[in-house]
Amino acid sequence: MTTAEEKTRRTELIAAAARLFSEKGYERTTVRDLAQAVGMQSGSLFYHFRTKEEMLVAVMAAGIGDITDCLREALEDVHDPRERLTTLFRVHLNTLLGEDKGALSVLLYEWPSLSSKARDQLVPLRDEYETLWQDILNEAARAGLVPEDTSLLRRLVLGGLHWTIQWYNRQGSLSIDELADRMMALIVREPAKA
Amino acid sequence: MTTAEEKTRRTELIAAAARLFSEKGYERTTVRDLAQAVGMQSGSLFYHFRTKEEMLVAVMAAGIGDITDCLREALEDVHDPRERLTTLFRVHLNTLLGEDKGALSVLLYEWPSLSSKARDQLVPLRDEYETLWQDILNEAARAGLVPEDTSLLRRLVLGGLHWTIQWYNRQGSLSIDELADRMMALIVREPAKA
DNA sequence: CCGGAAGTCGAGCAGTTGCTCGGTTTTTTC
DNA sequence: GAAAAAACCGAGCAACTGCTCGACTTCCGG
Repeated sequence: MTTAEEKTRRTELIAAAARLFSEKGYERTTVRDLAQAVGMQSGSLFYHFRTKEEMLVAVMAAGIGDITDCLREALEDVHDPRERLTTLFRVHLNTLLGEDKGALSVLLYEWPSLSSKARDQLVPLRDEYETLWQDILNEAARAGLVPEDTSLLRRLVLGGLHWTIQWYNRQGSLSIDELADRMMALIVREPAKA
Repeated sequence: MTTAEEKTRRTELIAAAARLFSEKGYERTTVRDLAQAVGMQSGSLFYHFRTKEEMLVAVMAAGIGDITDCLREALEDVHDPRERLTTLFRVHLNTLLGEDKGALSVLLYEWPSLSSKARDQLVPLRDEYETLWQDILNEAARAGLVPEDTSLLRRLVLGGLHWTIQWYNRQGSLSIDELADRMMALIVREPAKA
């Protein structure tokens, strides 16, 4: 009740907004589209959210929150640096390309649509997630798995993974996990497995 | 006269559109903004372009055309695989992050704003550029400089480079060429220099 | 069964959008 | 220097935008 998601209508709205925003883009999605997607009239939206931008922020916040939680959980019982790296790639790509459409792709594409106040609100969440990445890459570098320049490596890899939404096709023969593994192979150095 | 850029007003318009689109985004830039940027009335735009989308297409086409020409020229007298790779990274990043603002960033961000007809028009140009990349990566792989999985490597690296527009700051201490070299170092394998 | 809170309706407002069009100015051409 | 072509003006239209608001409905505790 306190933090849990009991606000069914609100979360339903956020899910619909995530889908529409990622399909058509934020600017090209009208409040009437949003309302229709959950079967209400456009005016009723503003009982749940004060502005359209507030919906965008909600979608983005939910997106980073989810992937951060999801990654933390997946990493819990994994301690080998190489396996942690694998988990990192897999969780990220599955969240980005998975079937629940993409709150994450909204985050990547619609960032410029945010007012600066809204941005300030989201930056800490994004940083938290990127810190997770940074830590795991640092471990991997200490183990000799990846180059030392981990800060730049993080940016290179995250960019490369984000870009997959532009070309990856789930109908194709390449599964998401396979893709993750092959991507990882491109940046991992040789040193013995165990 | 035939192919050269004598259409001064039209090219001026394209340059202004490139700047505005990359600063504010396509949807948030109005035809009145565009007109004001070159000192005319909004109606006069439609003497040069039939629709606003036609301007977007023109900006994008000019963007890919420029970088393709630029890269071809830069590669002309370079034959060592490693040096060709360096040129590739440097030209790409300089075009993307350089001072002439970014027709390229418009290409990356506003792709979803295009109608399918407009997309069809631009795809061949984009493919031409990516083929250049593919060829050079294949050479590099044959020389043992990069992994064999060059098709995926191309996508990883291009994504990583595109992402730089999100975080790179030209006022910072890192020059564009330095950045390019360090990015390249992250994916190049050891084998002797000469 | 009542009272009020939570949620929804839907007409409509004020502003903005891309684009049109008849007319005027500027430039080119012979 | 007149005719024709190219370029521009600017009022304005029709459609759409995010958002408001008073009235209505639904739900639930006392």
